Amino acid sequence: MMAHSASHDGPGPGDAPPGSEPGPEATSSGDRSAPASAGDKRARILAAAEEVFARRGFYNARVSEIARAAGVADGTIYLYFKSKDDLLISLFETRMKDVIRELETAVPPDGAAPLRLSAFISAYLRLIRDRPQIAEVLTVELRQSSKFMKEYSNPRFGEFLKLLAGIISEGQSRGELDDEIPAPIAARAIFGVLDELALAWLLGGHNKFDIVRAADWVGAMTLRGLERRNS
Amino acid sequence: MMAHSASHDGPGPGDAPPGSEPGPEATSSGDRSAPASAGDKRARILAAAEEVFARRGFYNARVSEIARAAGVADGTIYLYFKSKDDLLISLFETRMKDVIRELETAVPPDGAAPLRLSAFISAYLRLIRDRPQIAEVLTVELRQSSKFMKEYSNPRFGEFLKLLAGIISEGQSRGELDDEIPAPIAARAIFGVLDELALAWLLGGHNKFDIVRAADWVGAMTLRGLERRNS
Amino acid sequence: MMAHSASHDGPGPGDAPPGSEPGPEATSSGDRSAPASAGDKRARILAAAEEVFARRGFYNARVSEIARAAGVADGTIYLYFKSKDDLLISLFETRMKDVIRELETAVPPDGAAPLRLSAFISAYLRLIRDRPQIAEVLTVELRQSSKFMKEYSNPRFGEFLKLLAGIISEGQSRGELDDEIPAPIAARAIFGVLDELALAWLLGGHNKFDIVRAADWVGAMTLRGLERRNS
Amino acid sequence: MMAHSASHDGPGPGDAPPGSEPGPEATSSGDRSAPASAGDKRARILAAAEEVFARRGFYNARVSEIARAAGVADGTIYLYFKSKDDLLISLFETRMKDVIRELETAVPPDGAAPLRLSAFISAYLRLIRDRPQIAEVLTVELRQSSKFMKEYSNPRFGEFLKLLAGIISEGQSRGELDDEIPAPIAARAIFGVLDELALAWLLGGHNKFDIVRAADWVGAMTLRGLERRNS
DNA sequence: TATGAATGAGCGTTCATTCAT
DNA sequence: GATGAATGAACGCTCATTCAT
Repeated sequence: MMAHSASHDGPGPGDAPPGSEPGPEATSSGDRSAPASAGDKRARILAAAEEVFARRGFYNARVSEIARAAGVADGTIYLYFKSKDDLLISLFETRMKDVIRELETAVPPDGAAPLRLSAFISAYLRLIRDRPQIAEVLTVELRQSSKFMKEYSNPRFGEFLKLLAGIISEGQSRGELDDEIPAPIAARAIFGVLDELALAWLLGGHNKFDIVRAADWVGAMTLRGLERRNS
Repeated sequence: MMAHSASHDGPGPGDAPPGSEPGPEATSSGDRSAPASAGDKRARILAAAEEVFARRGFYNARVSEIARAAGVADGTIYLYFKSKDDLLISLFETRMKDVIRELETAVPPDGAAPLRLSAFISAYLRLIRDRPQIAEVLTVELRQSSKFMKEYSNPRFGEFLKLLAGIISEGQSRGELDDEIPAPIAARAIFGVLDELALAWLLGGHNKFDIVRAADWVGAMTLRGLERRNS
Repeated sequence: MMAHSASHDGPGPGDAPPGSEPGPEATSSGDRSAPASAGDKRARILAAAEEVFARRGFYNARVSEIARAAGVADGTIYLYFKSKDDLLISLFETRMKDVIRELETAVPPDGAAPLRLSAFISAYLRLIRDRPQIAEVLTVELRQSSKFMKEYSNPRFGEFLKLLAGIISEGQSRGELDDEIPAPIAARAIFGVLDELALAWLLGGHNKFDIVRAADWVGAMTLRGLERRNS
Repeated sequence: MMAHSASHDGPGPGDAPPGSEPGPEATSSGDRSAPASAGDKRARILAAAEEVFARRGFYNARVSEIARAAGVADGTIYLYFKSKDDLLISLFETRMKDVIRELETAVPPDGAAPLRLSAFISAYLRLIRDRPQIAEVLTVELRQSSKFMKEYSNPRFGEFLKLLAGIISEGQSRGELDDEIPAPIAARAIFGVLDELALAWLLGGHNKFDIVRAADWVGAMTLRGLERRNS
């Protein structure tokens, strides 16, 4: 069902796209449907896929819909991606990379663990707020696809967890955090909190609550939950 | 796409099933294909759907596969459920009811909030361990379906959250728990932790870690995270 | 490209068609488009495929066209055949069986080899005349498909050749036929003659020449070509 | 489907090719991808088409595959040929011309008919052995295309048959050959023998039997089949 | 009730052909 | 001329759903 030897990052048609990759498609959500300045086709398709997957879900998304949203012909998608599945996987890869990069930037490299955790949590939820479509893809589709991707195993998500677990285990070894709970479990738990909040916020139409204030609450809660007991 | 006026709980053909819900269908996959004492059809179909959805995912599950697993003809499913979507929704409803019932039983009705929370967490993760297929459905498919069910809004899941939020807000008003964080947010956060652990455990093939020990860790972490600071 | 584990002869839907196989579809070309007396679905599809393949060629034939010609829905074809390829292969099998049966009947089992060869040739070309669509399939599509069927190897055609080679080698060992030429080569050569004549006749619109008179000519020519020299 | 007003022999871009057909392109598959002295483009494309059609069959051959094999861009093919169909037709024309030329050379212009027929048969089968790819095209694809080319009617193949029929009817009028069988039918029959042997040899991987020895057998058989009975 | 053969709309994907460069 | 990225019509096949029995 799933293409396992997908291209994922191959830059384009025949691996030789007409222009150079224009760097991270950071601005990709708001795609100017205008003259299609060319070369950014792959990025435009990814942006369109993000939008359509977010709006309709992977299985209900039509490839032709993505093509229309990207302003390209149906067939063009297959110049850049092996299949619809590959498109999803590639989207994960790209967006996860962005997220990880952003988080690495936002987290002070050598502060105290509680501070760094706080920063991580705030940055993550801010990111969700600012790029809700990324959020949809990461939150809903990632999980969906975890199922049919058991083999694929999603290295990028592993990286993400490692980043978080690294902060925690470092804090533990420095005595800043309680070390009874294994760091990977704690990381997963924290991700669960963030992911669930993101989902609730997304499904609530972005206005049931302020996701950035929520960051403070769950940041505090999490820190207390992990901090060393001074006994 | 989605039937919104689904039957969900209508007990079956002619709305006159010959018995009450026969309790959790246990692990009814290995169903005697012989006489099938009749009347349990609806339950058997739900059990089969649970198994198949869990194994293949909602979208990759074939109605005919569910029919085979249930030992009925394809058409029979449509005597008990309006559509494949309705089957999924009905499955949620049933299983969520079971889960809620089980949790209500497991949580002491009038203990202290921390104790009750602990019990809740342990009971939930134990349930996951004992009925992993429920877990898959709740964990993966629930989220998947959240998408196409925006209107459906899932009352049973609301109940579940309310149960959890109730424990928390009670604890807050009794001064046992910190009351800065809104109880519904806290409930959601806790559910996130549990859900993520469940997912990790399921995808890890049930043996990457001991989910019941994890209950202790995250139970402790959560309690500390929420408990009142003795100012 | 080609389904190698095709059903080929499996009688129908789920290998359990509603009625019993109505024997050889001998009458199948002229299909009454009327109420579709049921049970003969598989035969009707084969007949339709024969007609459409003959008229358009395998690659230009549309599955939907065959379905229309058979008076069934597109999907129905896939209840009886794995794929379009399988449909072609199954058609070969069926028709080849018919042809072989007919030839076995027409050739006197214990006459002299020249007599039997004559009978074979006449019977074959008469068959072509009477069922030109079989002829098209055997003549044009068989060869076409020989290419993508290298592995499939077409056992039924092998049988056909063996029947012919058997007559020849028997004649050779009885001293009725010249035994310098290996019987399998001679069989192939004779088949080539018949096949080419069939093709010419088919492409000529059935009226460029009388294919049954041609049988006499090539029969005589072939016999002389093979008969023992009385030296 | 088929371009009937195809170019077929138009020498190439701008109808001003820098040289006459450079003779048989030999085994030009291994083409130097470097400067490609230009002008032989058309021939190189034909050679590539021959190779690819032979290997994959007309319908399974991809234009892009032919382009790659010819060392040109996909679009370039359309500078020399109107369509994929035209490419096939043009290929026939070219190769058939070669074959006819070669046979005319090999057959002594004024020997006795039996001798000339022998020479024809030997030369044809030798040609098959030496240029199997021509053989594939003539043998498999010619027939395939007979179907979609009913109108095209293939003048070059007519010439081929006429060459053969001419030898026969001359022999008949000179009393060297039996004149009961019409010469065109006899010609077709002989072609059938040759074609079938060629096919068997090709599909047998070129080593099931020695096609040149077979020429002796079927040559003898054919001659006897046609020679005058000394009343 | 129950069946399961039949349906047919719908979709992912391919590939001959075009055309801006 | 030559290129090859882009196009988009076309098609095989799937599968939720129906309905005659």
